[in-house]
Amino acid sequence: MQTLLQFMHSHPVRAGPERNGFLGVVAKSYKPHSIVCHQGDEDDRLFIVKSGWALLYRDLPNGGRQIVDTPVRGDIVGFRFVEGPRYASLSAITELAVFDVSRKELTDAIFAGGLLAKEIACSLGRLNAILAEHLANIGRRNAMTRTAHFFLELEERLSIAGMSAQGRYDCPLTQHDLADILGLTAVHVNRTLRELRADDLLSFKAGHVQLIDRKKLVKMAGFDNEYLRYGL
Amino acid sequence: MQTLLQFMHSHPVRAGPERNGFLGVVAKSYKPHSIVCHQGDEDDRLFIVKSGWALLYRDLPNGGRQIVDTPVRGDIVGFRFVEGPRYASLSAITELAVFDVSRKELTDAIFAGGLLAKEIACSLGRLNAILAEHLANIGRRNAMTRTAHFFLELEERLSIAGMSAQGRYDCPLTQHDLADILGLTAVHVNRTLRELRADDLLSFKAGHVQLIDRKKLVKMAGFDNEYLRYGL
DNA sequence: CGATATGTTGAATACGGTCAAAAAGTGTGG
DNA sequence: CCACACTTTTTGACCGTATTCAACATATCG
Repeated sequence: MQTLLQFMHSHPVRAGPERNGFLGVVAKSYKPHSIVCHQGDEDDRLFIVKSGWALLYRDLPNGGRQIVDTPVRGDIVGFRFVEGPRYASLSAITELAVFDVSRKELTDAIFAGGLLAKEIACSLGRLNAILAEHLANIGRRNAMTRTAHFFLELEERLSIAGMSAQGRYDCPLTQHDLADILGLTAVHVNRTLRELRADDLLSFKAGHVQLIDRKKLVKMAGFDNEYLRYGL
Repeated sequence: MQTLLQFMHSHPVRAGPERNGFLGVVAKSYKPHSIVCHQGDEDDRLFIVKSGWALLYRDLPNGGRQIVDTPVRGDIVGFRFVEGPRYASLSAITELAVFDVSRKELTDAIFAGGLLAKEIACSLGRLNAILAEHLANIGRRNAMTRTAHFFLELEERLSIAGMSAQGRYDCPLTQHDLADILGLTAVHVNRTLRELRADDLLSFKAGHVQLIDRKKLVKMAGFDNEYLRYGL
């Protein structure tokens, strides 16, 4: 499913700053805690994640922040079809490697069809489903089940990217990040994590997640991984 | 932007039940309060809304429901790239006219490229942005501003479809529907609407919305319509 | 007209937020 | 290696928004 990355790798890409070759792609790398692009920018680029952790988020006028997605290896970030100000910001949490793609050239490539058009459409459909499930999560689950659902989704996505095994994976998010993902406060996230740990369901300590009782978690969160594979 | 509909109209479509001609498209019509397709179905179709109101929603194991989108004229509903069980249900609120499209034939058409591939990618990108903004809305706004934001978004989308003018439009949603859109309870939606009316901000009565003080609404909700035109 | 869905209101409750302070962890430079 | 600054985590007390439960009013529709 993450053939988008394979596709990129199988085409000529220049590592330097010159924007030429296939799709005007440039391989780039960002330092931890740096901002890749900012909401409102008009740079007309988009990204495909090669490795590392990133946050796609939206800053709200009232000072709040909503994290929209935590893209993983192979995910396309910031796709749009037309020129215009960027809707969301992307920040690197860890060292982050991406393909930096020209929006215009990519949309032209979609017009040309072929495997690339397929991969893009597939990714976009999948992202739609993920965002829809996030909506259901925030809108209709309480703090416990909401948090559980998030870590289950994360495990599934990381597994596909080969970054999780036996219900264990590294996760460099802070509790504050988590709060902005889940629509809670950092304080309440802390209490919720404590409770999940106390109930022997999952532990999140020092950047490491362990799903202790995956079965119970799946049941209480009503987690159904199908949306991650398909689309709306 | 809603050239997808124009595109469909400019190609041969049969009105009868036979699935043939361009993309295997069939024009269909649904009665008010009927269910167009149900979460879990494996029918491998998708829809493009021609007219009428519909709800795209997800039923949760705990009995809850989260409405993911209220598609309007020209919107594509239920897109996915691969076969598999449907993620969400679609129900008609009013009489609903749609193009019923074969998923397989549509994805093949994307492979072929051209204007259609562009329109699909554009629609998907736009839906991504809409869902992301819904996330921010539910996750980081209180009942008042959340409700205000929804009605502002709806006005904007209906305007584009020519179904709203001077801050007035018809909206057949019940307060219960509204609750499932906004991640609130019907009771609280009722109180919130009362307050919005009392403050001379907006009124929602008998299926009719009036944005009384649009300027104030935009300010308090931090509404920025740009996401509706572009993508993430 | 009666049945059912939708809207409205009140009172009590609970879940998560706010404020504040301290503890633990992390990184930097002297 | 330690001192210092800063971020992140943790906990307590209190508060407020939204939920729950229940009753009644009002539309809507066959």
